[in-house]
Amino acid sequence: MLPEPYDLLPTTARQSHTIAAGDVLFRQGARTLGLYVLITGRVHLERVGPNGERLIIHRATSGTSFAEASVFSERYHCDAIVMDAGELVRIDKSAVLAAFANPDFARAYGRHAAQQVQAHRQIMEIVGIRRAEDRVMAGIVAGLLDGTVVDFAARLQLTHEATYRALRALVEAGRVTNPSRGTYRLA
Amino acid sequence: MLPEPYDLLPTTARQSHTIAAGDVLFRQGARTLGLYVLITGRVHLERVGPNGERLIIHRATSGTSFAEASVFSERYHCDAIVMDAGELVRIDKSAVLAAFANPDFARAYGRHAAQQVQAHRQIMEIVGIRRAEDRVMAGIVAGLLDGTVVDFAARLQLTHEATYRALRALVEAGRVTNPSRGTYRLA
DNA sequence: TCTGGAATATGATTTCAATCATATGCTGCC
DNA sequence: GGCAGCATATGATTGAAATCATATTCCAGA
Repeated sequence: MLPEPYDLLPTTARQSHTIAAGDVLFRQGARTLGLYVLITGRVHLERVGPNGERLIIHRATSGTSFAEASVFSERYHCDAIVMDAGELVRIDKSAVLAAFANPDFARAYGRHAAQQVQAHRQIMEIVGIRRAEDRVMAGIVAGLLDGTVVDFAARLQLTHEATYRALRALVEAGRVTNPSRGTYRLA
Repeated sequence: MLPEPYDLLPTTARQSHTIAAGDVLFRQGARTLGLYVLITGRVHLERVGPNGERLIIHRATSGTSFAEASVFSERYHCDAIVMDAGELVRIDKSAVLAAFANPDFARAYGRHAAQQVQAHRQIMEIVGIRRAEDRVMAGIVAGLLDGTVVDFAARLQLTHEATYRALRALVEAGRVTNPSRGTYRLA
């Protein structure tokens, strides 16, 4: 099943594809076909700077959509390159644009987008905290430590070593508990 | 004039307010009235953690909206506190929800939100670059250096000192030009 | 069951950005 | 016109996170 709000679209709007490492889904400047939902695998969005610098715009992960803005644009403005094999669903630009005439879809889309924006803002605030210990604490308070510590560290833009050390310091300070290997909770 | 897409809403949906430092616009748990567009001034959104930690969720700046997700929620889930006096416009939750029945508004909202998400993802990628010089270069390539260097540094989550030093190093490396005091461009 | 890979965890060292300090240019305003 | 405040700019020092290294545990899969 597709994640919200794309589950509300007719099945005719979607096309499943398997992807292999190195595949190029689209190139900067190509006509837009639509957005993508990554089921499994990894995809990088990259932009090439005026002087040839490669700049990673986004790393798409399982269960998330990417290139949403392409629905509102004539041309892709970055490259999409498959890093790890997997599968994805392409969702037609025209189907999405048409679906905005359906208030249920429109509201679901709006809700989803608003929540995403909020989550991004919060992570950006947290990432702005300089001290690793404070940053990790804020990340825990924000509920970002749900999966592995390695994933958590990546979301905080810290190395996992720094994150483990901060977690230990927080445990020693009594602010966090470590009920079992790899699990941490607010004290 | 309000920023997109709220300019499409009927004027009856908006209420202008002047705000003073220290004012509380809403509290965590209060019934949601709607979202806000900050015209001038500064507003912080803060959440209080389970153990009383204050965590800044977002710093709203002039010309931007905040609490968009409240439109889809019964209760505010953070506090909104005015840091610097100014003025803002409150936009009724019910008016926004109703406006999603208008495909033009829905699409404008979708486009705006998708672009914001994209911009956030890009900034997060850039902020994840460790070396100050690489980060600053990426920021320039991404077109983030439009205002002052101080603002640019804040967006990159770097101190302005580190940013100035990186800019100088980039100029010395011939990757960036410094046509006049305070202005930098790609070489 | 063995094996390989990833997550967990922590120690030692290095590096580089933060911090502290200082100076100048520019702008608005009283 | 002078002063306050901010942006620009750079030097010196410090501190903390990155990096490098290593060990153990856990899990999936051959």
